[in-house]
Amino acid sequence: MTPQKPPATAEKLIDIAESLFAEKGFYGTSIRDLAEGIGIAKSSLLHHFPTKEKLYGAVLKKLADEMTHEVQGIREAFSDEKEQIFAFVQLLCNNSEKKPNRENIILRELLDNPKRAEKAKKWFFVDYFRELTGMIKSGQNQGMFKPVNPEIFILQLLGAHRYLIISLPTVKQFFDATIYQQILTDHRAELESFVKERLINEEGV
Amino acid sequence: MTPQKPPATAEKLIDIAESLFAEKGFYGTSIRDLAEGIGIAKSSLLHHFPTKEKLYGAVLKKLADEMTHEVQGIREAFSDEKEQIFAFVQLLCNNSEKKPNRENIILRELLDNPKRAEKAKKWFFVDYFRELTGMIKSGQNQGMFKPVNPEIFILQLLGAHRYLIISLPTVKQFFDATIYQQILTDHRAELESFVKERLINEEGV
DNA sequence: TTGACTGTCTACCGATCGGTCGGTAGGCTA
DNA sequence: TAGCCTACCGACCGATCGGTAGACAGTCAA
Repeated sequence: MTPQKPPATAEKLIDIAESLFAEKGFYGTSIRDLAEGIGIAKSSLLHHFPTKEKLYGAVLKKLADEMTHEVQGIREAFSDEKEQIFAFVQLLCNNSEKKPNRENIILRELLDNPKRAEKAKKWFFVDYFRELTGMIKSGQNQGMFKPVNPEIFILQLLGAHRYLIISLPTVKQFFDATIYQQILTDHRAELESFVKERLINEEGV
Repeated sequence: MTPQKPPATAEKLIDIAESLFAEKGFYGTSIRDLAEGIGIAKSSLLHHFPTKEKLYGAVLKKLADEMTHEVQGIREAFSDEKEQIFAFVQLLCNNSEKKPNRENIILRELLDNPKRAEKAKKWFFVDYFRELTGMIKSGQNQGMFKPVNPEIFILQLLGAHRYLIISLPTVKQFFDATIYQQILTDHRAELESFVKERLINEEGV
């Protein structure tokens, strides 16, 4: 059913599109740039993806599927919701170092989505979002988590992380003598403290 | 020194540019749209701002000046840093309801700045950022605040807020029966709790 | 009255945009 | 061999991009 050997060109297009859309946004990226980026003609790109929007959608879908799958993996790997949420914080931080494009595209999509959504487009990250809020609700049902609003908590957690990540290239020059890696380490510790104090129920022995 | 009566057209241009750049981004907004938006010819726009970048810069500058001034106002109005930081949280939340364009432009600028900055452009929000981290450091010197990294704390606080705000138009349809205003209220309370638990030192009587 | 200046206009420019078109080379199947 | 399909290409399209040139009207000071 799934094609065993997709001719690689389409995959290469999705990869280059991910990085260029992340860097310059949808309108700031031309299909000429994308085609040249992997050394094919523009019309060849349009053979694989009939419109620029379709290619953009493919990038989002791949990204959303990966992220949803990662969260599902965490939820299956740990039965304890406390372990799940801390594992998710680790995942967030690790991914930002390994795949810095992601946060940019997600932010850009959130900014552009409202007007795109008018054209009856679906939101690719709905499963990802539901998976995360589901994790919170489940922990609350177990009595492990405080009764915060799950959606708000997740958005604040994601925001605290992603905003810092996309700000770093601009802001880091103003960090007093703090080295880059130290910022990421401290940030990770701060996120954990945030989860511990705002979400985890003290077991009170 | 400051022009007593700028002919209003330039101001109208900055206003329409603020909302269109917020909505569609720099590349997604054409100077034709901007000119038509206030009913003048495109070349008339270029009379006031010789390039699109200059107009964009004027928007950023106005925004950054306003925001810096607001924070300075808070710091002068309260001598107690604890009152300052909670007043700032209120300011953040109030402004997002009154001036929703702001958060969009700031986010877009952070995303686009890294490649723009290569062209030796300055960052408009540096004073705003320094004012906020200065507030944290001052509170720490008074012993009122915990010894968190001020830059990281500010970025996480701003991120938790701004990310939620820009996500709302997309995400709100997935809030179970929660009404819009309630989300904003809960969000505000959550931000306050975050500040209280992660920043404020327990005075221990 | 004249001349400089300001704000606005129409007309136009070259470059680039997303997308279409006709066609070709090569592999697979009948 | 014939027919078909996939991947790719260069040439081209109308539309739009940011920006320029020049004309014209109103204002104000010399």
